[in-house]
Amino acid sequence: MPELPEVEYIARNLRDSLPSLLGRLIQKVHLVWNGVYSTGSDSDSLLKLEGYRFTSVNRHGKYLVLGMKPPNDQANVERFLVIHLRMTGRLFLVPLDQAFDLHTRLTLFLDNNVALRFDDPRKFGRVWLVDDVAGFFAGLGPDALAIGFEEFASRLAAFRRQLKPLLLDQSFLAGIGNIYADESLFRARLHPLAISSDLTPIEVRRLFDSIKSVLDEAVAANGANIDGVFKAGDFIVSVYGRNGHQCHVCGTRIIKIRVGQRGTHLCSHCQKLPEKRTDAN
DNA sequence: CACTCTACCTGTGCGC
DNA sequence: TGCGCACAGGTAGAGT
Repeated sequence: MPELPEVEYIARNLRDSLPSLLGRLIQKVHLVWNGVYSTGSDSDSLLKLEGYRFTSVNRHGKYLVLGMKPPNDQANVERFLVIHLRMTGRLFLVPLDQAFDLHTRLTLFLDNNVALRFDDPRKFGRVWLVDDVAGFFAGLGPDALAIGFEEFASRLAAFRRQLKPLLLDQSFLAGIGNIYADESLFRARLHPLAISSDLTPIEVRRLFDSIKSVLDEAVAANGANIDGVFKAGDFIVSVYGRNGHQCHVCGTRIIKIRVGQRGTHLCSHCQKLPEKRTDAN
């Protein structure tokens, strides 16, 4: 379940590890499953990318943004392959002889004897061909790693919404999924059903700091390690998927509830709903 | 505006 | 062993 830290790891891997995607020439595009390609991007066809060369690898929220330039590029125009892995997508470079697998949806044959493979058993992941990146991401909130405290606080106060669905809302903040929403709220000692505009300044600060530290640690660990279910990197979760186990802070059993149709894990002792302040004190 | 429901998918793991 | 089924969840879009 790639969220911001896992996607960041993939981006760094494609950019900084060997072999790197940077500089590679697209020699042939093999669209194995048509559904992976989202029309509605301002483009004609993925198949016309032959001859393009990869020039940049970036991430915005959970989206990977691969920059490319066409052959004989006199106008110095960069176009972008935007990829969302959703639940089960994987994106990685392989030797040419490993260009396909059972769940491969798209393969780009490159020079230097490598191929870029997009695998996705569940077929949720999507690829767009985009010219105007800023326009494409116009509806997306600020990246969760990039946002500063002042902007976070003012955006949070602008909504009267439950914290959990708000954190998952990519137009509010881009990059947080179900795992890191639960982990951030646990670290901030805030209940998933607490209302955003009701938080005290101290609680807002605690939520901001918790999101930042959870994501920073997860990025440093190359993603989450969820016992027996999901293994990307080495970040150990505190509550996600740990219902029935003891909270490592207070020993209370972690529970799982549903919030906005989502499995939500919390420690009911550490994360209390604020009491209604109807009377003095 | 805030929330809920449904659709999209298939591998996994449970109960019987 | 094998069958059926609920479940996992990011996002879009429709409905309340």
